[in-house]
Amino acid sequence: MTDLHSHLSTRLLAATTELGIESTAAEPLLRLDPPKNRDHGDVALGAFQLAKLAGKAPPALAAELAAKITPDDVVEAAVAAGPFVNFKFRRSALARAVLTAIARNEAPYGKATGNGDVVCIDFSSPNIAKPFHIGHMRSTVLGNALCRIHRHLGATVHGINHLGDWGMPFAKMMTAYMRWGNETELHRSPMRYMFDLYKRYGQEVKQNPALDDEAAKHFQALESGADNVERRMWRLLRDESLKAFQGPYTRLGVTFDHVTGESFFEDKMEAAMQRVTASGVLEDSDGAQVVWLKELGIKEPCLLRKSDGTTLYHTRDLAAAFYRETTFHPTRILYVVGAEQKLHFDQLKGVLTKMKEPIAKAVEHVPFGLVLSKTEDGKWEKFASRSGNAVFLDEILDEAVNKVRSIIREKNPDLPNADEVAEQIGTSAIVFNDLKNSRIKDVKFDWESMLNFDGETGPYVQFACARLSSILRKVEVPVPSVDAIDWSLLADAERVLLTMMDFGTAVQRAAEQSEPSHVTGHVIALAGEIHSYLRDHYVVGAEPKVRDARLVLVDAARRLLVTGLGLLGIPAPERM
RNA sequence: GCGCCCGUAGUUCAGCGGAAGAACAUCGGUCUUCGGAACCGAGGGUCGCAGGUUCGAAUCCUGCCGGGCGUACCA
Repeated sequence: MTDLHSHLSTRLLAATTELGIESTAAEPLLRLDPPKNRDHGDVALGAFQLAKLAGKAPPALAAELAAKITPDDVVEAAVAAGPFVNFKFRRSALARAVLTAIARNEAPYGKATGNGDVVCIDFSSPNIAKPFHIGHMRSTVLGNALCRIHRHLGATVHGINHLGDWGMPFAKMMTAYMRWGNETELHRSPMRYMFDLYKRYGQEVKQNPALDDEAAKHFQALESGADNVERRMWRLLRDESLKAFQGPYTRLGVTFDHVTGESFFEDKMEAAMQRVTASGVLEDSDGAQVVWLKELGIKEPCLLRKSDGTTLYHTRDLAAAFYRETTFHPTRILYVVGAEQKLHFDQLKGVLTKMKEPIAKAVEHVPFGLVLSKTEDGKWEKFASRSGNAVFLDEILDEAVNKVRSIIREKNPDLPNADEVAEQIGTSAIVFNDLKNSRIKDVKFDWESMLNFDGETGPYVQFACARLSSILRKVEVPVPSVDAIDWSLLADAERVLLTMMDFGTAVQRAAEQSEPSHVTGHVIALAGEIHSYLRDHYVVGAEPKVRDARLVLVDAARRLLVTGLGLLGIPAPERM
């Protein structure tokens, strides 16, 4: 909500009151939305519900409202179009309001101060007994963006990497290593070596299902808490995996506030189980301990302890929820985990609900779709790690970076720090592709469209930033103060300004819906508008007053694009 | 079987009660360009199908069809 909007809202409220509509009823109906087609106006009001309130036909009321909103120094025109009223702001007021706020880094363009929310974001959370591949990137990249978005809006954010360093997958890795492993080879290339072990286990267990029993025994021994060989193995393998993950995290610019894996809750699960028992919802079933959730519409019970006495994923997530509640007092706990685990989180929330734990309502699964790759015959299929053709994330990033490097050699051979920039652009292309569409959609991982840097891609937006930076360098005059600008000279920039005005809504919606793609979409739109504008409006060489006004616009566009990309965890090089 | 998700232009997607959109691909353009990694334009759509609710449905409800995911001792 900008000053422009609140000014218009105030006038509309006065107008509806004059038309005899009760103000408390009218106020929530005065929603100003961008019209479908911006040629209609800057913002529009649908008069449907107000008309019902007034007992009039929508087009009639729209006309009456339009007549009441006479022009002033902010509103230029109010025009009824059927049941809608379309409003147009004065161009100079529009430019002043938007560009001043951006230049002063005021919210929503700049970071807001404490909004009172405390948001825990559980993301990335790879299973460290498996290689870090392309599938892990979605949670990592989405969670990272959500952390940045919430921080921008003034929330206190706890980004948590809930590593899968406990449980059966880890026990299987341990079993494989104890049977066939070799410490020298492990240290040489931990991730690759562990992946080989993982594959070998998968093959051998087909011939020898008893391997799983062996793994279960090892897990039991590990969970006994004794300082035994399993404990030492666990420490070794965990440390090596952690080191190996640091590479991708660094390249993607991802950091965590807390790296507390499942093992962190080893000594907190008993207390959690006691709490469940005390609440009276725990039942025995075939030797296991479960919570039934049929009354909540969930048929499958939530298992909290296996018949062999060991714990499960759910047990640890429950302990983690209690721990986060007392440690952080979160208003929301977001679990950025694939859609295939929906049932798991429905159950987690269900158990907490059945226990009447207040934290239940903070628990929010943020599901996302799979990463698909194209097969030889043109169909889409899941990136599989078990079939042995896992593509390591590092290799994918390398391929993108190499491709970008050759493009730079071709288009900008004199770029001094070409390798560094290629790394930024290449990794961003992959990240951007992951954040472009609604998270629930599967990502179609298609080299051709991702490395084709035309259209709605990361490099397209980054290029817009670089182009704006270039102009600011070339003009050889500092960006003037917003106090000295003749805003009427920016009447021709209305499309850019109106797009800028949408930034706040995009970020807000991204946070509410846990949907970073709203920010991605906004940044694409703004890059497009500024590119169009620059075609016909020169900065360098324009007469001083015009140049100054355009400089403020160019500077604001650059800042807003850098901010938007920053919210997505994407860098914006000055040159590329 | 049951549950959940997805189905909009050739392709990838946005829109999710109020005025059908973008990108890619295709075709045609842009006084050598403050960075052409750009811009402008054209063609291309019974919004999976059928009912219902509504003054109004791509959007909400129901039932189908197609695809995907999940369905207690893995995570």
